[in-house]
Amino acid sequence: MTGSEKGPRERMVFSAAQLIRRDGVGATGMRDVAAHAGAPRGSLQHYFPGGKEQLVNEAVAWAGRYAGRRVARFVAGLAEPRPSALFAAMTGQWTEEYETTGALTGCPVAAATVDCAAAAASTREAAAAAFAGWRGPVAEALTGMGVPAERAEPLATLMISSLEGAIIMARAEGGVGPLTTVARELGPLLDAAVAPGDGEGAGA
Amino acid sequence: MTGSEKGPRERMVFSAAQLIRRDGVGATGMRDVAAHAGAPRGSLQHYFPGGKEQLVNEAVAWAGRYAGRRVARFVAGLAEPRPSALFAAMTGQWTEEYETTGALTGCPVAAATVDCAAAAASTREAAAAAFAGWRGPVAEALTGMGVPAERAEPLATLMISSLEGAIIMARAEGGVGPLTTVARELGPLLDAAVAPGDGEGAGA
DNA sequence: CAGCAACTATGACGCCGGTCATAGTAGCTC
DNA sequence: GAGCTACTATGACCGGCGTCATAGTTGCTG
Repeated sequence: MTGSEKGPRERMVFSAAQLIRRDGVGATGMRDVAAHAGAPRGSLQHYFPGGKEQLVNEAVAWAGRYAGRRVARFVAGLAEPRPSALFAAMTGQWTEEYETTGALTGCPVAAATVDCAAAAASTREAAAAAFAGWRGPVAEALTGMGVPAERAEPLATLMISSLEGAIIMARAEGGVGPLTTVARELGPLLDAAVAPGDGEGAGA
Repeated sequence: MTGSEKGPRERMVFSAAQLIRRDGVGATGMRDVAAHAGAPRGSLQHYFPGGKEQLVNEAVAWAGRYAGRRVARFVAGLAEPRPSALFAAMTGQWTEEYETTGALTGCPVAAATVDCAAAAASTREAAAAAFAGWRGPVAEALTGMGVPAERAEPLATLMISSLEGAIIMARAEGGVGPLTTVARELGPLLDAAVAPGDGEGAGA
């Protein structure tokens, strides 16, 4: 979560993602990003000659990669590799953040999509790539748990959609209710998609 | 969809919702709203002395009421009153918009949440109220279709979460794929929640 | 040390945002 | 027609934004 010992460029991308997911793209200023990253303001134009759009796009890409890696780590750490457990871990990431920090921030990819999809084509594509780079590992994990290949991608889409929507509702309500609800309601359906007698599927 | 014959105040609220759901709150200017509504700029401070925050909050509230009424109309128009059919109608609203206009815009409530939840408490509460006013009719419809009362609200939350998330993914991808996927994958689960032999439930 | 590249530092510019101030115009009542 | 209220009309203000220009600093290479 920290990433405070990387280079200034990476820190700025990271900070941009943090601020965007909290305040949205429009309300996140370049100066804010530099200040949050503890980076010199002059470095912005040096590392991101493409301006804010480039910075936002890289923040989105970073978030996509992070989410994908996170899924892989979740899968590796599950006691019982069932789809519902993976989904619970995914939603749990946000409920834990709320319990730890007391605040609920959103997903930078969702924020960038909401704020830029209609105006900036490059950001829209970055968001699409980020979602793809997130959906891929989820689908892969599902097949590894015994979900038939043709259902893995659709179910991964359903999982991410439900999670994103629940995050938004939870932020609006100021509580994690929607996150836990979605995890509870969707879990059984996900587990039911595992091919019979295939609780331990073929690995990756 | 038009609402062009109402008073200027209502037109401005409507226009605000339209612009917010396309560009987000930050990128939507007050002058833009007045222009889009064909309303005089001077009316803004007259009808919305609370400034932009008030206008945004009313747009969110309007969207919530609209969604709730829409659900009621969907239910009334369904050939077979199954939960999956209601959900298909809800997602279909967005796919149809895409096929008609060629563009995919988002949900104003989601946009307001993403952009304002951390900064403006009143907007966060307006969004929560809007979601509640949307979830209520959905849950009501589910019970009317035979879903046990204790499962109606959770399933309504799941439906709206999935829809909101799918809208975002669809906007990012530039296609309705996620919307149709979510409708197809979630439908069976929803129908399975109908109490056995209770396809035609007690009405509202 | 010269020279060059990478990076940092800062001030200025132009633009656009929300808001305020101040008139101006209906349209109605008396 | 006076007077009041509701609404409209504009221009100005101030602040913040992203961006640019320009100069200063490292720090390595030769």
